[in-house]
Amino acid sequence: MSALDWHPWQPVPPLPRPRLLTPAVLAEWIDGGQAFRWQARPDRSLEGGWLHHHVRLRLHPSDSTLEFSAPATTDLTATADALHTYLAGPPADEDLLPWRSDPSLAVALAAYPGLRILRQPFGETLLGFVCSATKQIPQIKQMLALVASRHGSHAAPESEWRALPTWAELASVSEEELRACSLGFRARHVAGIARFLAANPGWLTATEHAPYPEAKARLIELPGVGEKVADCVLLFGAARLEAFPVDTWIIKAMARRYGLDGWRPEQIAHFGRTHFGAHAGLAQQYLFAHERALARAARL
DNA sequence: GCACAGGTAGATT
DNA sequence: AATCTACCTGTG
Repeated sequence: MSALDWHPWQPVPPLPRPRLLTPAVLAEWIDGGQAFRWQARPDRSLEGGWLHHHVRLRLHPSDSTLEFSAPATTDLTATADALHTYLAGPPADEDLLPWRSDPSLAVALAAYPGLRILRQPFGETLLGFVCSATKQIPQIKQMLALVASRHGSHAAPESEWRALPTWAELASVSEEELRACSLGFRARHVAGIARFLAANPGWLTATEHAPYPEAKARLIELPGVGEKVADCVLLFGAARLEAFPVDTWIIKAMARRYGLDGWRPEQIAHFGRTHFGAHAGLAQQYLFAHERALARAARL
């Protein structure tokens, strides 16, 4: 058996609120800016992973159900289990969003029907979004690919997949080496966080499980982590649907759709949490995806 | 050449 | 408390 062999396509274990996805929704969900370790393949499948898990995802050619595969040497049962956690995400529900009374939200929901929030590993999500500051998604992916290839460990001896380094592993990577991975000024932040976490065992896990306001306040103590990054980490890496990350796209979307011109990010975040409610993070992801799609369409 | 990119932090007003 | 600026690097 070659190390390049993959298992036959398998159905992904049933997810909550099943829907038929389109390729565009699948791509936006998996590779639209929540996670940075996925790559589109020529056959329209997506290849990527998290921690030591390396998988491919596709929609079944005829019935559009979600399928996965993994390298032939991996245990499919364990992978399916981890994949289910990763994809099922928090119990987000569009019907808890005010789309009936909010035409702008309704349009965004209709643009990517079935878009979900991932449940990524907390530590990896923190690393990814600390690296995301003022970078475009392809560049963030490139930075993290370099960090993984140079400083991450193999999933298995024969595997091509390199996990991102854990924070414990990053503690022994110099800022210089991180700069060599094109992190720029983010290298200082990553190195600083790694040092802090090495000196404070248990801090990250306690933060992951703290109530949202406390978890966010703790994350913001870290160098390179402000409101936006903290909310991304809590939304995509800790299933906190009340987190409402406000980035440049959301600032644009809220100005255009809700008349919030000139509002400061924190005011927009407050508006988002009160207007969209307990699942505001889900609304954010739809608005983000829709606003970017409109910008792409305008460039063509 | 230069503005801008899923921001943050420290200085200045 | 609001606004300004430096911070790396790749892309258009």
